[in-house]
Amino acid sequence: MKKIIKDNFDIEQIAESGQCFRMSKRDDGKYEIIAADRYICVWEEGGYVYFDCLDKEFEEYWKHYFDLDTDYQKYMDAVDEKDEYLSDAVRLGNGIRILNQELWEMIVSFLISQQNNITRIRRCISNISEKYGEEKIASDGTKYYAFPKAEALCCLPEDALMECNLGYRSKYVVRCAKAVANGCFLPDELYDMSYEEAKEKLLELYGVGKKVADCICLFALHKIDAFPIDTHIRQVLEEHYSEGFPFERYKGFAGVIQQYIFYYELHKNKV
DNA sequence: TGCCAGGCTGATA
DNA sequence: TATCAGCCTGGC
Repeated sequence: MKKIIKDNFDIEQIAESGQCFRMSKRDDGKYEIIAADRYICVWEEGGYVYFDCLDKEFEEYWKHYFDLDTDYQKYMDAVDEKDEYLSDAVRLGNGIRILNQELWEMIVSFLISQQNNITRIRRCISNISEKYGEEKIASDGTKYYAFPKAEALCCLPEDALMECNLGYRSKYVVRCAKAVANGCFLPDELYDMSYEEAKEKLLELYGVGKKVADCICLFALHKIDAFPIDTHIRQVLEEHYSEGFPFERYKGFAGVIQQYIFYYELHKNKV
């Protein structure tokens, strides 16, 4: 069990920021997270955050996954005080972090996310994991399914994943799995590239457009310069920044700012 | 019942 | 280069 002081970290905000589709709240208020082939339970109590894993696993994997070595206060402090909209957004989402998620899993997840809603995205991912992923048992006895590797999907007919409710996105996932499994596309090379290079490379994948590429850059490659523009963000830019969003001010971490905005748009009316 | 959602592809002009 | 229809499906 690992216990840390809750400092600019809010597991509920992270879960609801929409960057991870395999993070769910249990009836007891604790959060279960499945990442690639790993499972962890996380909860908050009395100003502390608890991670149900051994210290070694925490240091080697989860600390990086939750980006706990990064000081997010500096990003929040950089927000223009005169920008009321962004100041409110940061105030509401001050526990958000940009996760370091597994690359292949993010490629597939954001292929599925297009023209889709969160409930259905979660179900699609759960379906393909149960059908094509490896069954695992966590240390506390919880059964879960690892995310299927590209090799498990590459030989399927292009419409096979329609059974898992992917709809027309089925062929996108199968073709990408083929490209990865046969070595035509080497995901690991993306880590050493700049944001622009990685995005360009990702656009070569069938079914990956600008928005999906930006999401993969941000949530898997941790290129925090990436600023995914979806319909929500586009509306915000049109409504609050008609004369242009100050990208120059937030150069180098615009993606973090994008997450504050995205979370704010989904939750500002709930508080 | 019909619209639309966290887009993308491919055809057409 | 820009525009637009079509695509799966389920919640509202």
